Amino acid sequence: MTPTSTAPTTPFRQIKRARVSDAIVEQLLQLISAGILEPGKRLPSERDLCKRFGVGRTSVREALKPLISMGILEGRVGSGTYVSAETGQFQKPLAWGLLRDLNGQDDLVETRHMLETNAAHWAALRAKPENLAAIEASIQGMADHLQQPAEFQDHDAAFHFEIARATQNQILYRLINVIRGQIQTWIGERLTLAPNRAEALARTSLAQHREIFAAIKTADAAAARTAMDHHIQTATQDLHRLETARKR
Amino acid sequence: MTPTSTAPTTPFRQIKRARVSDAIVEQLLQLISAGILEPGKRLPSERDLCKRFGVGRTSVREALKPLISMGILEGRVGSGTYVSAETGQFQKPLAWGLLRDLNGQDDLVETRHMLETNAAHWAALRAKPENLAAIEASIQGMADHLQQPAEFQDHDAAFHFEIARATQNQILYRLINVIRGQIQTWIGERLTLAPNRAEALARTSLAQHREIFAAIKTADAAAARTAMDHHIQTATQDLHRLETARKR
DNA sequence: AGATCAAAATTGGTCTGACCAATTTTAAGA
DNA sequence: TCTTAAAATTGGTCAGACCAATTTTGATCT
Repeated sequence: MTPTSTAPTTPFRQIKRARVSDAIVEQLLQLISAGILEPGKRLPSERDLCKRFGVGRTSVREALKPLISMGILEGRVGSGTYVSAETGQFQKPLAWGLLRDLNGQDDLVETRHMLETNAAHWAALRAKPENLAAIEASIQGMADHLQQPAEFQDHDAAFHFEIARATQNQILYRLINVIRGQIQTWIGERLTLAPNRAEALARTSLAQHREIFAAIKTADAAAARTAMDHHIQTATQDLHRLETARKR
Repeated sequence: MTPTSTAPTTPFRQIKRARVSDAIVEQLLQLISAGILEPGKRLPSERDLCKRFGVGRTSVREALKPLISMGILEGRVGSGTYVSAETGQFQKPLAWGLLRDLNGQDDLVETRHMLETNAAHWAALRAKPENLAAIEASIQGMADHLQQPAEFQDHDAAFHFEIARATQNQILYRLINVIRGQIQTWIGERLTLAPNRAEALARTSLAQHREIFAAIKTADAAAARTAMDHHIQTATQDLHRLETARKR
């Protein structure tokens, strides 16, 4: 890669003793990235792959194993090995690397705040018509389920995902995805503990979402950021309040 | 999928058919996180682990495999399996999840900018004496190596790492770590292509670093953010300029 | 023909035992 | 004590077998 010449940096490549399984992993990842192996699709049985690759079953399995434990593939006994649904793909390794042994969830909340406010900013500047449509749809979904916490939460999550997507920044999207996924559980737990307040919170939340959307729609980045900032702060406080209220 | 009717969220746990290897993975990860398996340390041979866990070698290997391919463990034939050095631990899974098939590096630069400006902000508010000392040391390191691009770059990187650490936000630290690591290569390539300009860039950079540090030292979050913003914008522009200059 | 359901085939998960090549340990020889 | 060659150890791979879950098949009954 490096054009070298004077190059102080290593002109020599590490000799890599070919590890069979790694080579297979590489091929499979490429097939997936290339879209040849679509999400949900079943790949040939292990015994088939053995013949195709010309290797033993051990090697095939050792190649599949990391991909499975990273959530890219999914093994179902008796059925076969499948490419995981796009959502959640590569989530596990991300979560492993990012969220392993955290003390509390303060870091989580703080990082989320940081990412989402910036996401609102960029979404306002870059959202395409289809992004706006998707965001609006999620708002409609929330409005339709004000009294069903679980469904409301799903659409709430969708709202934030779509904003992240609208930034056209893949890294930002993935980050928000994984962090939101982690926080989601926490939110759900607290909401089910105080179901009577859920609807009130939902109404407040919905209003704020509309505000954010309006700012994004008019490409007002600063307003979008402010609105998102306000929304997340409110939501976080509400959830904390639910928690402390419960404890007393 | 939707957790059904009245019962908002599932009070029941998914029955997980125990996958032997997954259980082992969990145990190993825990041992590593708990520090019982320190970086660099050798773990028992596979055949030993078989006896200890009371499972076949296949299962042990299938447990080790994901950890190895994620860079957490390292297998050396004839020698044993070792816990990887702390640096870069869990980096690979993070990088896999976050940085796989990106189009360009615009997302990278943009995300870095977002993370680092926020890091400066929080570092200013939370830096402990030892953090300030570490940051100052990295600045000194830069000052001492103005004419050695490679060394300068190392201390430059250290500066940003230490700021990330000073935020006391683990997630932010890990993120900056992995993204910076990715960008680092890119920076190095460009700098070695125009070694004559390296020193001038280094001097500018150093001055900006001092500015950032001053703001952090006085706990002026806004100033720290502004200074970091300015620094990263300058640096990015300079590197872009180097690149276009080379192409002509 | 269509539906039902039990037997057969397929599939991922695990176990056992074996061999290879790289490495480490041991022990013999100088 | 130092060298060095043989032996033991170790991760990587292969082969064959069995299990349990699942899918497919095919015979039976309606």
